Amino acid sequence: MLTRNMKAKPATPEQRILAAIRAVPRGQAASYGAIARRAGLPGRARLVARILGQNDDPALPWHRILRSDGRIAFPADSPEFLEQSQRLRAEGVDVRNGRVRLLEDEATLDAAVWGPR
DNA sequence: AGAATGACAGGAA
DNA sequence: GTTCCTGCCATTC
Repeated sequence: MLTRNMKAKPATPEQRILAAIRAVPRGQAASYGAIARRAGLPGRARLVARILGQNDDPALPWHRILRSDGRIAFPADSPEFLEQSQRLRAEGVDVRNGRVRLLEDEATLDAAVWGPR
């Protein structure tokens, strides 16, 4: 009911990014750039990275976010790298050489974020 | 205010 | 298919 205050945008950029991340279906992966884009913040891929780094919510599927080339963003020798590949495999994602197959069909992620039509 | 840094992206070599 | 280099954004020195 549009009382006072029509800010109509209760979600801060951070909120929208977190929402976009949570919207990535289990067993699938998306790039930082794709998340930023889906959150309505094109060009803010690095912001997505920053948010993830500060995030403390254990329920956030951070492991589903990778670089645009499908490569895990952590150094191959870091514990985080291992953790991420392990989590991805646990969801049935084929992790070959620190790299996965991300969604080629952006519409799928769109649907997950904006809702199926 | 200028320089350096980082869970990035995209095009060139 | 890979590696390198440049561009971008936001934050911290």
